[in-house]
Amino acid sequence: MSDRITYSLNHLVTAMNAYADQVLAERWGLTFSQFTFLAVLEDGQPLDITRMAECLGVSKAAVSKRVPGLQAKGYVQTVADPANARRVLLTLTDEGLRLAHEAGGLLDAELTQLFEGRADLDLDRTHADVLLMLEAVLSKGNRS
Amino acid sequence: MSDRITYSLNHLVTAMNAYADQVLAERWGLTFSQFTFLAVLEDGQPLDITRMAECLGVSKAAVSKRVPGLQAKGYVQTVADPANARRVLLTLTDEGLRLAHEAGGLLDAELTQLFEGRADLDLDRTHADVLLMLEAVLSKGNRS
DNA sequence: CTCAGGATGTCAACTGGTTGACAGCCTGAG
DNA sequence: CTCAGGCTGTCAACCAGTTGACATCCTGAG
Repeated sequence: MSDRITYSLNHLVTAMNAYADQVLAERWGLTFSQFTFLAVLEDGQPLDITRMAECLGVSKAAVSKRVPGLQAKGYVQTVADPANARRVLLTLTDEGLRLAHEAGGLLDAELTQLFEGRADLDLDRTHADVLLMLEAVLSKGNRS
Repeated sequence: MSDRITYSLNHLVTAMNAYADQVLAERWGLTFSQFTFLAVLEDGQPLDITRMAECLGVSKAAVSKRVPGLQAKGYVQTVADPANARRVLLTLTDEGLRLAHEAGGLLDAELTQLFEGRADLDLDRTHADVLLMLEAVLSKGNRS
């Protein structure tokens, strides 16, 4: 197997997402993407469908289709925007907020625990590198 | 937006894959996942459906469904395994091999060009970090 | 006032994945 | 020899995205 950094990165995020998925599933019956939905909402509340889609990196239609499910689970509410009858504003219920907060905390804890005791790993440095790479890719992609 | 390293990583691979996708599309009308299929085959030829699925990190059914398309495009061939009538062996056609090689080269070139002149970025170091993280996640995930 | 055009959310059709069931082939314990 | 059980690939049904078309609402130039 070739060891392009592209592949390593893909493997890493796949593994991390799978791990998060597993933690969330066995403790709250939650999907990672469901959690992400709640977490994004937690620090952007309220968000309309369009901005939610941008934050999740997904189409508006996808968000639109997921809302009823999250609503049924009691995590998310929709409220009308008095200034625009077409706009749908999403907010967390108390339950959703509690869940997002709790699950977020657990995931953070799991993450730090995952890498602690690894003297050879400097997470902050790596994070900085990742951000630099991201910046490079985005700037290149946009200008062509 | 919270800046968990998880999110940064997800953004980075999304952006890199999108970039690769764009390069491949405009030059060969190829999808990134199609290219990956060919690239995996290139350095593992021949592979049966099951092993291909493992290499791609995807189900056997998914591979099974993609083969006819790649065959129709003339990139992939199926040959029978004389030792097992059920097994389907995948190989690249000459065209497929040429394409995998050429596209792989271009992508590598694009990648290095993308990050060259960035004195603040040490790709090898970052790659090593990524591999270490991957190892940590996998070992944790497996033993629980 | 008004209406052309931009936002906004939803729908239908499609795509590419997943799972579970299954049929065909192969192997080894007996 | 033989047959129970493990591989192997495929199928049907489903799931969560995407795109493009659309109806509705809002806004601003005239």
